[in-house]
Amino acid sequence: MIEKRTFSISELSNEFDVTTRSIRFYEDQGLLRPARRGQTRIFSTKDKVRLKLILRGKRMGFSLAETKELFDLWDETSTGNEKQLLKMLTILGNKRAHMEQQKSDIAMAEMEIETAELRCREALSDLQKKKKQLAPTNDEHRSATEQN
Amino acid sequence: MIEKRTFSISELSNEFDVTTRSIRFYEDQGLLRPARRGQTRIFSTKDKVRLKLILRGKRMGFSLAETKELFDLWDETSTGNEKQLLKMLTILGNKRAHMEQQKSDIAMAEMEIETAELRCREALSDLQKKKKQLAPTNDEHRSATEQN
DNA sequence: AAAATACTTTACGTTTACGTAAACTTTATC
DNA sequence: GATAAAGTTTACGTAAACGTAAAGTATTTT
Repeated sequence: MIEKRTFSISELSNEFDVTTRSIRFYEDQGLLRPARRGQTRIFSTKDKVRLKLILRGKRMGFSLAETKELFDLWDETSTGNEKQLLKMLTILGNKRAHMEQQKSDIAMAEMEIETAELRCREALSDLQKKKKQLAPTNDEHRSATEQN
Repeated sequence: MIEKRTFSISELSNEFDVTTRSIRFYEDQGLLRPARRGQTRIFSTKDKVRLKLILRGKRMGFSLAETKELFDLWDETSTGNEKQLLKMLTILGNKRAHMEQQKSDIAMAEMEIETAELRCREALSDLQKKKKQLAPTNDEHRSATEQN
């Protein structure tokens, strides 16, 4: 049960449901640095983690440039001086603020979705009532909990 | 204290920190339908709400097309038949799933930010220690809680 | 070794979401 | 009534994030 250490481009492509074109593009933009055997790319687990972070970043609305900035900064930071570290901390703080904004956006959107669903269900049950009034002998056997 | 009923394009531009170009573009794409006095656009509170929703959608990673789809569907739904209502409900369900994914993304990202911050602070305090060792007579008066 | 499969580079094309500039009209201000 | 300020349309430009096609190399399968 030893974890596999390296991956081909198509393995990652399948696992994360992203095209090989995209992966190569991410490398092109400096977000990934796979090793090579001859010309062929060989991805380490570190690359895999980075790819996962890239995709998560995208889902959260970060651009590739922003994600790269974070990657680069983190790489520098490991060997970094005080200034680098402080800069990293402020950037992390900004990201945190960004995420707080997103959380509140999501909370509001969820509330709106709930009220929208409620309105939909009400409208539906209104329609059902009308149906019964217009054709009371019809549909009498249909259960109230019936699914679509 | 009666709420203002209409807004100019620049008022909205200032309030939401978005260019007039963008607002006109949103109209062009069918996301806004301001009234006109002559040529001049006059935005109602309903338009204002829509603009707010557009921008929130953007922060949440929705494209303008997706947001428009939702708007259109909601407009149809108000006068809608059963099929429309059911379709709306499934779309709302999808959006909800999307947001769940985002929430988990955010939670994970927050955890990573926290560990990153911890690592930064540790690296910083390591640097401070080194400084003291190299120059123990120096900086002796600097407080531990000093800010950047 | 022939064929199929996977991978590579190069390069042009496409969509989204605006920016920017030009030239014009309408409205407010002095 | 001139002039500035705000608004308008039209239209071309651009950056990001890939898609797609061409044409070649490397590897595996038969």
